[in-house]
Amino acid sequence: MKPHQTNSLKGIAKKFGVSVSTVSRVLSGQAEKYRIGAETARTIAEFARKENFTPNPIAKGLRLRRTNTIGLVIADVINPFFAGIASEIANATRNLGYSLILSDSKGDLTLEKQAVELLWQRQVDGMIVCPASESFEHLARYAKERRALVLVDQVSPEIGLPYVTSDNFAAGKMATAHLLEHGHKRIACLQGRPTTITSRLRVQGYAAALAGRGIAFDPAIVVGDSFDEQGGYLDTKLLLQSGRDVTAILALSDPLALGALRALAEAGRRVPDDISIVAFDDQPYMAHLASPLTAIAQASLEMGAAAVKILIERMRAPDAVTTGGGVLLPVSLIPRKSVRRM
Amino acid sequence: MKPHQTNSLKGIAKKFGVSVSTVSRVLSGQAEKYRIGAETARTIAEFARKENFTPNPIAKGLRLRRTNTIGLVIADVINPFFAGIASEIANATRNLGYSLILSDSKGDLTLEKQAVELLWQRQVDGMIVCPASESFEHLARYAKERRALVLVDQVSPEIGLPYVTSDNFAAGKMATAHLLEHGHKRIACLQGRPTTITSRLRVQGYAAALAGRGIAFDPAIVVGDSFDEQGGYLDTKLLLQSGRDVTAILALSDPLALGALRALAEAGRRVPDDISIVAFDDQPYMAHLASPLTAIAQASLEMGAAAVKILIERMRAPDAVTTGGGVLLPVSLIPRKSVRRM
DNA sequence: GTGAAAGCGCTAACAG
DNA sequence: CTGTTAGCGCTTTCAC
Repeated sequence: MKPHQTNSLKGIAKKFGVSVSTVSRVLSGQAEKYRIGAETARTIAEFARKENFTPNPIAKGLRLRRTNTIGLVIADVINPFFAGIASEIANATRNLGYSLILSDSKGDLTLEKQAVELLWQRQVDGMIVCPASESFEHLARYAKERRALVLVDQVSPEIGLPYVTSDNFAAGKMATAHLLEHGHKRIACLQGRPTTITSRLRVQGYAAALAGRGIAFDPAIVVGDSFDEQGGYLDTKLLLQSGRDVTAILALSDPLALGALRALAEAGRRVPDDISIVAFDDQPYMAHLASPLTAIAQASLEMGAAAVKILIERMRAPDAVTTGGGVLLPVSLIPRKSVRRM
Repeated sequence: MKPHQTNSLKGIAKKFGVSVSTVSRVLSGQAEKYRIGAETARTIAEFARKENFTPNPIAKGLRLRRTNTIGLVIADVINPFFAGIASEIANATRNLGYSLILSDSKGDLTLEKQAVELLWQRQVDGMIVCPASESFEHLARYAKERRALVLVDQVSPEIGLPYVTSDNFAAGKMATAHLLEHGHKRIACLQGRPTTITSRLRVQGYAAALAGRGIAFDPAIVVGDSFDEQGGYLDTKLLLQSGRDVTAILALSDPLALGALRALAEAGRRVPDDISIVAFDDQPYMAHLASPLTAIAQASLEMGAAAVKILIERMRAPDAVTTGGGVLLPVSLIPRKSVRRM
């Protein structure tokens, strides 16, 4: 006598001499709703637990048009800031019973578009994306289609999609104000990629802080076009060679700050004695640097958590009006030893 | 006149007055195999491209029992080492046309088991896991079932599953030898979680290097039970207070090294003047620390790449004998300024 | 060269 | 209280 296959509802149904629907009902917790015999229900439920059986999610997804799956498109998982977001999103979604399909866009718009397309094709129930650039047009249509989609970090309030990001304007302003309060007047800014919203807003904050003190914005000392260490190194070197008399540097990313530190060291300039630094994206190691860096901390974990929260709301209320409202997370300045009082 | 639905084979078939099978054949590149009319084929293919149509992967998965999906269970994405692995795996799988389902086990065995279970249930075609601990029993059964599964980082050659990891024994030995060559004799080891294979092997390497010089292994200076910063801080503090006369510390993770640095700074001990350090897991910031840290670098990207390569092979040859062979990646020592010659 | 039909595993409307 | 049935969207065998 051959044992029944028990890897499907059908198999189990056969084994217990009931119909597929009965098994389906029991396993989806609808036993009492359909008033299935207590005995039958118990037997089946127990068996399923023992055998670790769960209805095939693929078949379920096909039937229900709901896959219990969430997509995440992230710019660069290897970057600690994004890793934090991803980590939190992974944990939050897991706790809610969703699986997470991850796609790393490498900060490339084309890859990002493809990833988003592919994820919808895969029928994810919802999606979180950390856009790579200022282009949101390819995402805007999903606002109209009322898809559950939330944007993180690089966002635009205008396209009608819910979002969560840091208050980048306030961050730029706060960092600059801190420098200003310490008597600095010539503050260079390593801006990262200027075609990103975050960079743009932080630079605006920087300009606003300057303006508040009646200091002219000097484009010659707002430099750079990438967020990486090499960029920070090169641009700082150039800055130094140009002979511009800056007394402080505001670095819009931590690799940028590291690069600046390298260029400074090579030039024999000490921090904070010769030059002060405020860096973006506080990292665990910053306290341990030769000159512990004063930094702006973003709440990356909260960012992930908030994104999931909003996404879930949207998924639960598919027909609610997509207000497109967003969350602006506060940032904080962690004072350490890289800013000298002039 | 209402437009045809074109989001399924059926819709397209209707639109062009052909059968579903014809459309399916065209879109799966089997047009010529079935000798479908060149004209028909072209029209359909073109339309699909224009409309960006792709056969529903869920339905396809159900039918084909193949989801074009790979699972990744990682211990902790927020850790740069794992982030590197994950990043590379994400890129490699994407390039091969697979989607990646990510699960973060937080280094917890129970979560890891659940994640693995869930992923198989979700019918992933293959899976990569970075085990959280020394327990591999729950994975061993998949070796017998001939599933496409490869282990990364914490691995065991014995369970018959293919794996890729660093040569942790050599790494521990190399780091210790470096210290020994600089005249150190009392070398403490911050071992991280001793119940992990990586820790165990590195400590064995450490012991072997010591033995090679005829130095006794002193369990009193091999301490710790976690890989994080706090652990490094506390254990270093204890070590210092215990009055054991160590001249060097081997830290088996970078947070551990950072913690040690903090404890050392508090105690007014300078690196490398008063005490030398070699750290595991070279990180970009290490060169910029007050005392740039000499470190052991693991090839985390290569690790991810190798894992994908092996996985793909296994997936392509489902009936090949699972040799369970593995890849042992070499590590390298990056000398900087944290080791003093005695 | 093309179509009809079965079936992957599941849920839910409908029928008792 | 339980079963029968249709159908989610797809691929593939078989038939013509």
